[in-house]
Amino acid sequence: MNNKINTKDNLIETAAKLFETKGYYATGLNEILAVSGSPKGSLYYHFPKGKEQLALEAIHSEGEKIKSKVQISLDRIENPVDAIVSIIEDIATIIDSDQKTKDMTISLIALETYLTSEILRNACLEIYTSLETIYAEKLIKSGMNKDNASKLGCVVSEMIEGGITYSLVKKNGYPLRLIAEQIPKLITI
Amino acid sequence: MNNKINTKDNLIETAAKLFETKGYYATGLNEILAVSGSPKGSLYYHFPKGKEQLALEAIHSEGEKIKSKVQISLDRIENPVDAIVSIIEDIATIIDSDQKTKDMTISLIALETYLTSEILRNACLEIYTSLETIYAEKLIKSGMNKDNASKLGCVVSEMIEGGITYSLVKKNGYPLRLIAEQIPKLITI
DNA sequence: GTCTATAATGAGATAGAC
DNA sequence: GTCTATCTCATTATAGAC
Repeated sequence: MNNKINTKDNLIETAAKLFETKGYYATGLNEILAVSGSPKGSLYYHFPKGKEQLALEAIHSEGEKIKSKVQISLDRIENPVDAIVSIIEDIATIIDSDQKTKDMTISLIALETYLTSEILRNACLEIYTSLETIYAEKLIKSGMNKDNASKLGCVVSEMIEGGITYSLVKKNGYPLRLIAEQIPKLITI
Repeated sequence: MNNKINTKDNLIETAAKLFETKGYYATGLNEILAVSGSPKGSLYYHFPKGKEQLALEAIHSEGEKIKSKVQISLDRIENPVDAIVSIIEDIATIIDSDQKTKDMTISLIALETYLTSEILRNACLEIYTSLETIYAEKLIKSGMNKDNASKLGCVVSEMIEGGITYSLVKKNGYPLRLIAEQIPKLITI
């Protein structure tokens, strides 16, 4: 086995975590280097275009983690309402104990960069679109028509994103749980 | 009449606009000063504690604007579902044409500061709580019981916040309009 | 109260030895 | 590929004249 994580992936993982929690502009390259234990030269060797290039790969990595978490949860429970509610409950529970994000949202970096970097905006956009599709396909598999499913896939994603923001600011999962409570009213197959 | 806006209020207004659109960490004091046309000395005269103190007042000011916009819209239409839908449609229309925020959300600064400044987090928290209450009171006035109304007030606020994020990243109001479409399913009196 | 000049720090980025 | 030293610039913050 190969436990040694290479420098590049290590930088991407560290950056992803810091960008998700603290944000793009509040996180300095020096901080990323300090946490990851890499020297500055390595960063510019692997990411010649600097911070934005590192952020692009960090967003991709973060997106894959979020998408895969959602997909696994949806696959585990057959009923789509129960499955979505369980995803929301899981996030609420994590916020209750950790009071910060952990592979759950890209809202912060999305809002920070949608006006200043087309590259990063598009990376966030792709993640949002994928999440909608993942939810929509779960609904289609349960018999919902395609049009409704794609609309509700988007709405569910948006609600979760808003719920995470509220729960983080309030430092508890209650706002997310209120969202979960409403899901059955929206999804009727 | 007094058209002359004083230096302090001018700084607060300028800071509020920049913090809302670009964010707290991406906005420099020099930029605020350049846009507002004030010299640096005045800033530290009016806000001895610097950027955080200015941000606190900017968030308060922004919160008042957002709350008053919502309240006015809700007062204009008697039916609560129609009133809430109309608020969402208005925001969607603005994003369609401007592609950035304008007195509609504090999500960005909330997510940026919830971990780094208790003072600013509390200011954002107060705004979120007030918005929930405004929606809840509209629902109560229409005959909904207090418990349901306060829950739905929170959910509506969260949905709008998530919808704004999606619409900004996608550069169009469609995601918000999908939210609006679902409101009637949630609110039944 | 207003304004300018400047200090002090930290940022992103680069050069070049190894 | 790795690492260090350093450059340049922008940031927050301060000092002091008016």
